[in-house]
Amino acid sequence: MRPRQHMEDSHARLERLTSMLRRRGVILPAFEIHGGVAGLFDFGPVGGRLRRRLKNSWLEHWAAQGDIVEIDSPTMTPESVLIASGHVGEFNDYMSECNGCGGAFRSDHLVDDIHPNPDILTNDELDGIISEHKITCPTCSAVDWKPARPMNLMFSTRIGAMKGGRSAYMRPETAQGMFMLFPALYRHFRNRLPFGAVQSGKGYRNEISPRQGMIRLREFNMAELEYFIDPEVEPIHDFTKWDTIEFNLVPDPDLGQPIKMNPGLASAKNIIRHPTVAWFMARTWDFLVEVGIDPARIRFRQHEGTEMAHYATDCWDAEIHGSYGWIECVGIAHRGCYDLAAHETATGDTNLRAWRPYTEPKIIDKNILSGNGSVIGPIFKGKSGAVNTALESLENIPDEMPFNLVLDDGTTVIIESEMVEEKRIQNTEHGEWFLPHVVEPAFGIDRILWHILDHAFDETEKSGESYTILRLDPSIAAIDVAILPLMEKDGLEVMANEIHQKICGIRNLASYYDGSGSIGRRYARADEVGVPWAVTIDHESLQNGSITIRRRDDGKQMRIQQNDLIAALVTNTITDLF
RNA sequence: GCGGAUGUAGUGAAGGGGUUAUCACCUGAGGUUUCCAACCUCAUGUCACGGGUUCAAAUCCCGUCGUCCGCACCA
Repeated sequence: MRPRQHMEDSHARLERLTSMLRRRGVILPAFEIHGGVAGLFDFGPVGGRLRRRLKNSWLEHWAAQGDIVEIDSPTMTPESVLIASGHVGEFNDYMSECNGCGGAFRSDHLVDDIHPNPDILTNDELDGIISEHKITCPTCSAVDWKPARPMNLMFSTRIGAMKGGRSAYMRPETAQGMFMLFPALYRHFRNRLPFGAVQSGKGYRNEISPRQGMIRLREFNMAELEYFIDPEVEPIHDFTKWDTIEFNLVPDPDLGQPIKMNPGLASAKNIIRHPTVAWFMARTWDFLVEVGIDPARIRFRQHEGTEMAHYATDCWDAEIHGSYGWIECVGIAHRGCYDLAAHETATGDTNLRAWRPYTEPKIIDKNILSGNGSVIGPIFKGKSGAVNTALESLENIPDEMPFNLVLDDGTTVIIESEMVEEKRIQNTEHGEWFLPHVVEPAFGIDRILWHILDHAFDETEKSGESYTILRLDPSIAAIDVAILPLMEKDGLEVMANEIHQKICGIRNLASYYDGSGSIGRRYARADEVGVPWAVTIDHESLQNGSITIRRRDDGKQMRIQQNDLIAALVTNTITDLF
């Protein structure tokens, strides 16, 4: 007998895992009978519930913080929203194709060295620069380019069936929904920062070549949190809970070397530049470990300056190691006030701000020059309004008359003493409106789910045979308990079915009944999809109502009363029985 | 999007111009079995899709779609 597990490479393991996921109805390619579509997957009878449990765990994890609420907004988003957010520009890259080798490249990357800001160029301008400077192909060095073509990674559609409908896209992220709802959130939280909102739902990106299974999808499940803070208030976070836990931190190579450090210290040493970012990194770590990610295979990597998304001022990815190497599964970005400011500029709406009261009211007590309308009007005519505005905004009143006054449009006028009157005004300002900053943890649910499965997929041996156990955390396992009559006769199957029905009738619990095949085979089936508990009904059960419960992870069994089983399931205390 | 490989039951594979398309596991029924993939019998289910060549196509050709590997892209 050979120690096979040592010889197996990770690729073979990956194939066995995906085969199992298809065979057992966890994750399957979508629309397969119509030929399938790359980047789209179905969650099957086991996967559907698994994903929902994961999503619920995520929502509950953040709701527990107390200042975070859940919202839900449309996936279909008008174009103007995504122009304001920067997505239309960002997701609208031009591609140039080489006639020599057929390679395709981002047009703006080709002219990076020549133009300081190639992002803003049109396709004609890009083509002009490419031909003028005889740009060579990075692959084959040919100078023979097809015209630049736009490649939009968002799915476009129209809202409105008739002509004149409004351009729209399927959202590439859920975050914009939280920004749109900022005024409602602000009211809900009684005008007090900080607060947050979460949303979990579908996002869409028309990827060029979706590969790597669940890692890059065209329709995917995301879960995002926007946490709004006042940039002038020093955040207070208690990191003592994580004092003994060292995170794997990989800073921007320009800033430092990879280190292991607890989040409190990393924040204090300014390795993580904002305490609230550090706080969400720590809370993210908690979540990932809670749902069954191996803590040793989590690391946080800081985005490099060039890699940072267009809005982020500091960004750390939580990466998880699995069959595809290190994969970004969570992005925790300090976005500053980018989004709210962008929407304010685009719409002119002033409700995206928060009020910051001064500790002491500011009393404005000053002398100003007030224009004398009956003099200014006839002299400056159309310009009189601008003259008045300029006078009012003068910081210092000139000592001498006449003087030169510069207007907003740049022109200068001469002000004579009879045109103005000096006045003393008094104003009390109690605070100011400002754009909140936002820290955004964004989770790729599918990627996390993939790694949960990857880490839980345990190929062991049992009496010389290979044996698979999916060691899912009971809190997210799709099925809580398998109900197995020892044999399907003598009424054992009747009692088993009654227990099955009873458990399925309890909220948030799921059981399945399995009566076919030998008892060992049925244990194996349950182990393979990660059912944490199996209940067996035998002849003794018929006599005294007791059943045996078996623990997935070690096969250990206990005999308890049927009613105690159900009580323990409801209170989630089965583990205490062992 | 480019180049290469490839597509056969739920999974993994064999075959290949005329077959009732093969095998293992899986799944289901019956038997057996009082607890960890046992055994016996039987059964369900497959040539990605669309064209073409041919008397005849799962097999050859073309296209589409999918998958895998590189490149590129994305993050």
